Amino acid sequence: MPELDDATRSFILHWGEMGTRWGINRTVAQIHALLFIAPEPMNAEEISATLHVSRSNVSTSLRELVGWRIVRTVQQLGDRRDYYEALGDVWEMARIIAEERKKREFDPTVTALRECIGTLDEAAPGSEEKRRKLTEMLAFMETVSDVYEQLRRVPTPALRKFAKLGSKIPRVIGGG
Amino acid sequence: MPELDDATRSFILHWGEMGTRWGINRTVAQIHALLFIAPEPMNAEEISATLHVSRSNVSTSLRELVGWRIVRTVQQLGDRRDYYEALGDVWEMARIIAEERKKREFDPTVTALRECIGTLDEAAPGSEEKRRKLTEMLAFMETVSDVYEQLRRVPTPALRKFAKLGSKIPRVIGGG
DNA sequence: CCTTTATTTCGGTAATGACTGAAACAACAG
DNA sequence: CTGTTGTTTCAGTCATTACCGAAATAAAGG
Repeated sequence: MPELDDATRSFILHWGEMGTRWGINRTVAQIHALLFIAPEPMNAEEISATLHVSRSNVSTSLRELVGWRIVRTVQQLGDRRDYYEALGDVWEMARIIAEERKKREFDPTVTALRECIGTLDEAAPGSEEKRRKLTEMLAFMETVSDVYEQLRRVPTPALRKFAKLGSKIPRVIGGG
Repeated sequence: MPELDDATRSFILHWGEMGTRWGINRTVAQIHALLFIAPEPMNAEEISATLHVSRSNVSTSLRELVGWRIVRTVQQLGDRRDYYEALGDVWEMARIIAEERKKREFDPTVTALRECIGTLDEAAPGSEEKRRKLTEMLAFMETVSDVYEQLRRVPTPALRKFAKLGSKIPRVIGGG
């Protein structure tokens, strides 16, 4: 797939852009988009040629995507090169991304926050107020963490159904 | 508040770090942390002195925070400088951040995706498969968008209650 | 082994984004 | 109007991050 049609190129470009805004390297996001849309698994060389990105950059980016578990390697019979394919199921993909981001970026902050509160100097003036604020923030983040943990247990089909409830959602949530 | 105690400094630093990982400028996040923890509203000069960041940088960052509606200006009697304070309610804060991020980063991608699908060349080989994949992605993002829209309507106290359900959450979600 | 083919690592470079200080601007007081 | 105080804009600099190509490494096959 050395040549891309307009729609595909546009998708890859936009996906890359969205990536950067969410703190994800542009090239990494573009490669993911390419693999997602590609009809067949691709090897590094093909990706490099298609996106006009250096071979080494592709290597690093693929390693990252594999680390995130949204891209995996597959083998082709009679070819010892690695081929890469993106997770096809978008729900599964979202699950994994949420999982990874939480683990890498959310949890460490919660830990840090807890530590901050621990080292608060009681003697300092206004420390009461500070403790209150930090504790509130921590409580919020822990709550979010808990809710996430529960949602994680719900299988995708059930989530789908829930999502389809539309305007009934507030009632389900609110009504217990 | 020219001098910061250890816990506060640590909080500000960590908050800034978390910001960068989520695609938010480090200084912007640090200023937000400072204002969040500060017992009183602060003016730009004070922020500049406390964080050792240039006056102009503070100005730009504050403008951004105000644009996100998680910081607002307040006036001090007999002082024509602007004072800034962060939203104190963490739930409200989360709401607003979600709202803004969706508007700025999620919605445009949905729009782009829709456009991509529109410009897909039917004649091209394998376009069927591409359309299927892009449409699936679009459907997913629209679903997420819809769910968000519904959750937005649920008042914070109800959300709090829901969050407290703990392990009952899967049943509430799943059981309709 | 040696050769071929694929991948990764790494030092240097380019591009991007953040930051600063100076200058322009705005608002007010006298 | 003029001086003072506060804010914003902007051009240039600095720091960070992404990226490349070359060299090193790894994994076969002959």
